[in-house]
Amino acid sequence: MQPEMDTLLQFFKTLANENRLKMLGILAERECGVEELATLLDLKAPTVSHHLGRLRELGVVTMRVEGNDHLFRMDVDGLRDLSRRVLSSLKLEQVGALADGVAYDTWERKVLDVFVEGDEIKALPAGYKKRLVVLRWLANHFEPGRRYSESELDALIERHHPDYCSLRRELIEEHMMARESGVYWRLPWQMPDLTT
Amino acid sequence: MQPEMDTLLQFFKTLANENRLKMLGILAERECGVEELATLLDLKAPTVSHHLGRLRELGVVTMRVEGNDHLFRMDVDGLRDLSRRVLSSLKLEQVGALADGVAYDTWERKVLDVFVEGDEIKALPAGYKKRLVVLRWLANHFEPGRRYSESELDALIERHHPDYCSLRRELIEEHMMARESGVYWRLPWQMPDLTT
DNA sequence: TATCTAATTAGGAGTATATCGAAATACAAT
DNA sequence: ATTGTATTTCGATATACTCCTAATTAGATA
Repeated sequence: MQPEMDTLLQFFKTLANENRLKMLGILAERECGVEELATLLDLKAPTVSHHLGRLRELGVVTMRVEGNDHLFRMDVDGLRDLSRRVLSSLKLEQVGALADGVAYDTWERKVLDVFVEGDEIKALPAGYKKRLVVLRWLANHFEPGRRYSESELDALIERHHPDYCSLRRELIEEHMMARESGVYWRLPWQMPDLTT
Repeated sequence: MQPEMDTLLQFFKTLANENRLKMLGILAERECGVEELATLLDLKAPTVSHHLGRLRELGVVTMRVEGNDHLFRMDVDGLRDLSRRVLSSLKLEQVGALADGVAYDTWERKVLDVFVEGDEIKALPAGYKKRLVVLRWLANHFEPGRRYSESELDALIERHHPDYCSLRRELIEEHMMARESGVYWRLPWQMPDLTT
């Protein structure tokens, strides 16, 4: 989990509460003590104190002491900086980073575990998504750049599964391989080799 | 409660969850089915389905149907629009609007209820904040623009509380009134009249 | 020192949310 | 039609959160 995830979660969790949002709105306009906020929001002091603690922890509210009163107000700089950081994490180029800790290959491994045994395709998945995984695994057995005749291709496919005819067609349909005047070749592919 | 509050709350609540954030990150990079997401996040399908429902409701994820699979991906436009709307609500000029439903006068009324009876100040609050409220109430008895001699001022203050000396000094200190060469006048003030 | 005021902390009750297993639904393929 | 696959809905449980009352702490005043 990248460090931004913690910040993001704290930000959203803290602001995901109506009373805390109202507090922030109030403290943007005037400096308040706990008792005053409690009156304005129709809450008890301990509740307000708790919410203020969270807002302060997040860094969007500051406190100063005046006699017995603890006076709170919005932290303009803190809120601005946080907003910027959060917004940039939600930008299109950045939002993918939220999945940084995710092991993308577990899904494909799982599918291959079920439908492939060694070099052999035990069964062709019915669902589209899973079928794609197996097709990619199959396509990975052909070298990019090399050219195959149809009979050569069929023979190679048949080593993995008897229905070379359907598989050849689907490899073409999914643009994992291409054909021109009876000659086949593999199209470039971004997927790493995950042979079981 | 202004309409923005609902949107804001829905936005923060929906994004205040680690698994939903990860989903958004994954769906920003690839189109996924429920089962695939469940594998990647180590959750069960019903849980993922529930989370996807909330993300879709918020408008940051879209779905298309391919055979039996429901394929989800991030809604680029939806996320961008929402982010903008939320961020602008957190801008300094806007954030005060979060407190639109708040009745700001309840606090001062409450203080005055306790410390003022009719025209008379029953007791001077010890705390700073409450003392300010009573001082403002007192200052409100003097017309802006009119000039008072010290003896005149003292007499008027004494009608509300015997300790005209302290009160006169504090009115000056808090810049509710001003003095020059023995003449006093009230400084402009933004507070409405809340005489009990 | 004793007392008063304001805030915080501790502990508990009620509510909402996350997650799961089981059952129901939608859709394809045989 | 029946079977199989992917998803969704339903119901239950466990966890997290909000809010309260009661007790404690910190600071100011008499």
